Amino acid sequence: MIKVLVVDDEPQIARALRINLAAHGYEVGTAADGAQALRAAAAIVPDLVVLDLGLPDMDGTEVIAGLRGWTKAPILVLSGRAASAEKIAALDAGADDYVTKPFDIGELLARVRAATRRSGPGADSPVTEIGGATVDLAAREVHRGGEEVRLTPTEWQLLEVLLRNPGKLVGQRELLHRVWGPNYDRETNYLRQYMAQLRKKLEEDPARPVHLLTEPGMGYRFRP
Amino acid sequence: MIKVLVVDDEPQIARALRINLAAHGYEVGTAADGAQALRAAAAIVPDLVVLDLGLPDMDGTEVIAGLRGWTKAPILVLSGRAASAEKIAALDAGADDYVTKPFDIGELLARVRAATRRSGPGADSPVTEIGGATVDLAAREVHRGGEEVRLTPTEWQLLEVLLRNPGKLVGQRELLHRVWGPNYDRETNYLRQYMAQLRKKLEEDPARPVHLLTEPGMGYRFRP
DNA sequence: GTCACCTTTGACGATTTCTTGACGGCCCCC
DNA sequence: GGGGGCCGTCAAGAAATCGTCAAAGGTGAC
Repeated sequence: MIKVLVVDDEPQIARALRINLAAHGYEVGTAADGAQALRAAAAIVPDLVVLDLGLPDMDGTEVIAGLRGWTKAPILVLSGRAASAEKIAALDAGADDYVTKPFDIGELLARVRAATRRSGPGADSPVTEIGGATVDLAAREVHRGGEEVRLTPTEWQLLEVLLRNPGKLVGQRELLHRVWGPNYDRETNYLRQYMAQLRKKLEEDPARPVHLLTEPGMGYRFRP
Repeated sequence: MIKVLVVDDEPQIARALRINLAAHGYEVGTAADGAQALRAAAAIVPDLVVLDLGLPDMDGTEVIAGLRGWTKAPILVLSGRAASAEKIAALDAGADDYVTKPFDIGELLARVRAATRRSGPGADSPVTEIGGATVDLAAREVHRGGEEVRLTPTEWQLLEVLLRNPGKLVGQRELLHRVWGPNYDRETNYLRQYMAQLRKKLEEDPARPVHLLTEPGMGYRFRP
C-alpha cells in the first residue's frame, strides 16, 4: 500500500486529509510540526509527503531540506500564501508541487495520483547488493544467505545516505549532519562505531570491506 | 542540454515561453496545435512538454494521451480554465502539473526545474582528464588504466584548486591560503612536496609534467 | 521493577597522513 | 666563473585518524 505522511498543524485540515486519503486506499500518517514530521518520516518511510508550510516550529523549506537529505519521495506543499516567491522557494528547495489553500480536495487527490504515478513504476529494482547481502531500502529489509538481518534505525539512516550516493564519496561532516543533525560536526567516533556495525552485518569479510569503504581523513564511500 | 517542447496556439505566449526557457539554458521547440505537437514530440524527443490545453484542433487530454503512449517525459499543462474538473481530467490523463493562466513566469520556471530535477539526475558527474588519468571531483575518484588511484585529503584540496582554474596560473600564496589556511605564506616546500606526489600519481611521466606545470617564482598551472 | 535493545562514550594499538629538514640540480644574474 | 634563489626529491619523526573492544546511560516492553 502507498504510504502518505500528512504534515499540518491545523487538526481540521489534517483530519480531512487523512480521511480522504484513507478512503482512496492510502496508508496515512500525520505530524503536527516540523520536528515530528522528520521523525515520523524516518520511522514510516512514506512514499509521498503532503506538507503544510505554515508550521509553528520551523520554516517549511527547512523541513523540505531535511527530507530531501535522504529521500526522493515526492513532496506536495500546501500553503495559504500564494506569492510566487514562496512557491519558487519551496519548489527549488526540493518540493514537487505547490497547492494554495483553500484547495479542492479532488484536485489535491489528482495531484497525489500524478505524483505517485511517476515515482511508483519508475523506481526500478530498489534492492542493492552488498557482498552476500541484499538491501531493500524501500521495504527496510536486509537478507543474507536466506536469513533476515536486523538493522537499528541509526544504522538504516547511515546506510541509506551511502547507498543513495553510489560510488560517490560522502564526507564525514555530511554524514553526521544527515544522520545525527546539524549540531554534530566532530563526533567521528559515531561514524567509526556504526560503520563497523554495518560492515559486520553486511560485508563478507568485515575486516576487509569491499563495498563500504573508508577514505581516510575524508569520509566513506559505497561501491556497488 | 535539456529539451523542452512548448505547445501553444497563442503566438505571444509561445514566444514569451521560448525566450524565457532559452535564456535559462533549455533547448526549446514549439508547436501551435495538437497535430504539430505530436509530430514535433516524435521528432525531437523532448525531456519536458509545456502544453496549453486550449488548442484549436483537438482536446488537450487527447494530446496528453498521445504523448503518454510512448514517452514518460513530464507534461506541464497550461490552461485558462481553473475549474477543478479540468485539472483532475488533465492530471489523470497523464499530466504532471497544471498551471492556470495568467501565470507567473518565475513560478513556471520553478515548476519546470522541479519536473526535470526528478527525471533528470541520471547524469554522472563531470570528469577531468589528466594524462592517462580521469579525475572525478564530485565523487572524489581517480582512475588510471582501469586501476583506482587514492589521493590524500591534502592532495585532493590542492588538485581541486588547480582544476577549478583550468589554464589559469594560481599563485603559490593563493594555493597555500586555500589549502592550508590564511596563516601559511612562505611554506613553499609544502607545495613542492604535494605537487610531486600529485604528478607521481597523475602524470604519465612525473619528471616531465604536461598538465601540472610549474611557473618558476610564481605558482602552478593546470593545463587541460 | 526488570529486562532487552539501542545509543552514547571512553580508551587503546595500528596505520595512514602530515610536517619538517636536508641535499643536489638548474637557471638567472652578477 | 661564481653565487644565490628556486625547484624536485628523499627520508624520518610527529600528529592525526581509524578500527576495535568494552562499558556506561536511555528508553520502551512486559
